[in-house]
Amino acid sequence: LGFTNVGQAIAATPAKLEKVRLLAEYFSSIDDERLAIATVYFTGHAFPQTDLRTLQVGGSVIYRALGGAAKISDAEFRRIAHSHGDAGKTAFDVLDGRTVSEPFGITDSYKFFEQLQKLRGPVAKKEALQNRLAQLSAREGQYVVKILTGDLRIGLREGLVEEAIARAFNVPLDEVKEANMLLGDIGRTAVLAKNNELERAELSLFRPIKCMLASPEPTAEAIWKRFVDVAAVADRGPASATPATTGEKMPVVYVEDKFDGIRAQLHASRTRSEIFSRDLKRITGQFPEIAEQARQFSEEVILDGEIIAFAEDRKLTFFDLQKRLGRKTDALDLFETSSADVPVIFVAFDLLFLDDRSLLRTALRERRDLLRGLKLPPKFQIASVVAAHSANEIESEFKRARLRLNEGLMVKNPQSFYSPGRRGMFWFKLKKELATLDVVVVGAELGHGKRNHVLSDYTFAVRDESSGELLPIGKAYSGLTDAEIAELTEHFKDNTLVEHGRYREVKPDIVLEVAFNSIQPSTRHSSGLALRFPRIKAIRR
DNA sequence: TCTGATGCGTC
DNA sequence: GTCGGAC
DNA sequence: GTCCGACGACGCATCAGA
Repeated sequence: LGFTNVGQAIAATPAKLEKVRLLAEYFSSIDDERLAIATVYFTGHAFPQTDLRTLQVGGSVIYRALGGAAKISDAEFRRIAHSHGDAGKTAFDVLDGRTVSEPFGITDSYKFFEQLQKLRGPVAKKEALQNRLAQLSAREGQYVVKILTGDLRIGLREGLVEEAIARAFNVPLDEVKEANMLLGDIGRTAVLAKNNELERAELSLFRPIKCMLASPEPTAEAIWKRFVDVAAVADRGPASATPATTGEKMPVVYVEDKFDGIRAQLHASRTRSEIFSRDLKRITGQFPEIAEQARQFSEEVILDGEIIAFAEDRKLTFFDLQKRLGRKTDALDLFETSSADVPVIFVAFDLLFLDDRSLLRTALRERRDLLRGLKLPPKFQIASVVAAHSANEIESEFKRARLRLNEGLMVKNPQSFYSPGRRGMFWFKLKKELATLDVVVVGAELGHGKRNHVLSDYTFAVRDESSGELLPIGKAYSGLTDAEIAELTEHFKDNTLVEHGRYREVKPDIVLEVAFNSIQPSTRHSSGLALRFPRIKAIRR
């Protein structure tokens, strides 16, 4: 009961500080076991981040279970669901007054999620969920659904949960963030904070940490300006997060190609190796040949890098690499069929751990030197790095990176430490759109959550020159302001051809300029093509 | 036995 | 991945 | 500056039902 009440109170206020205060109050009122569960729930997950278990319960199973639990007709259910396109709200409306509520604590809920995870097949999962929902209050059912979908929609996620932990147990926020980065488990972090043991979280081999992220910038000039500004601040006083730059008049930046693969963190000793993905999932089994060779390192290492598709000195595309993602077949099978497989290599660009020594608080310049000193097994490469001294040099490196068929550039401060999980001002990425395309909107759909009552999701098409037909090529809303969405909503309501539930075909008279990074074959759109990373640049009038 | 729908995780 | 909005 | 939410594309695994 406590959990849902706190959730409702948090949802009711837009003020972040107030949300944090409410959450902190709740955290300090519960025991360790409940604390570990509740903190994870408030990040929108049933299980901790490093946990490999998945529930396999999505919208379809949830909606069928809700309908069954409330014993209402399909038509009535559809009417409620269509009225707000938000699974949590739908759950509340559907269950309200139609269930027999029995006591259900937060530890019961965790046991329930564990049972749900163990069941095989959507039919069994739907049955179990339906039976459970029938015994909950509508509010409890709503929060079970919110956690199952991963969408709390209370304006709070991991960042504010960290703040609440710091506040509840009167420990520095930085220490909480750091412990969470090292553990990848907000629940354990909270318990350590409560018991004043945050220092027990430390970097160690085979425990993945969050990776450092880069902030996007549109131009080389914008990136250069960032570094000039940082250097100016560092000259004036003692630097806080980075070592001082005294004696360097001209800022120097490190520039690397940005590879189009998947981010990977490799942990290796001579007896064991593991590969983790960007969100800390173990993906060793998907790249057994990399993992096997990693045991040839003569030191214990944690490498940060990118796994890319690569054959015969020729870089393949992300599209090729995707064929190897998401596989579950065991290592043996993969070797047997490897002739048909997409070959990959590990491109290392950072070194985080070397023979028992954490390098997180070592400057990038030195980490790079140590990385260069490693003897690499085959299928491993080191991303080459060059120093740049101006926006122009960054720009010309960008052009060279594109000639090498890479996505763009990473630009890094050589003095910076490695800050896990941060998208700070030390790493920047430079990518540019491939081109823009003028497309015409042929369909519009109601959004979710706060975009519930606006037509925020547009299907757009291009004209087939030979047949004259309009063929869909993608969807997008990203790039429009709320005001523009409101305006287009009005227009499309007045120009609807046919309604199909939340989706409607509209008169093809709005032309959008859509930017994208690449174009690829597709079976999802009848044009046979799709855009990668589509976003709306402008409304043509 | 095959196929389409669904869920998940990568960008 | 992208982007806009709120604090 | 940072966080959050609302969205795009793909391929693979799994399972229900044709």
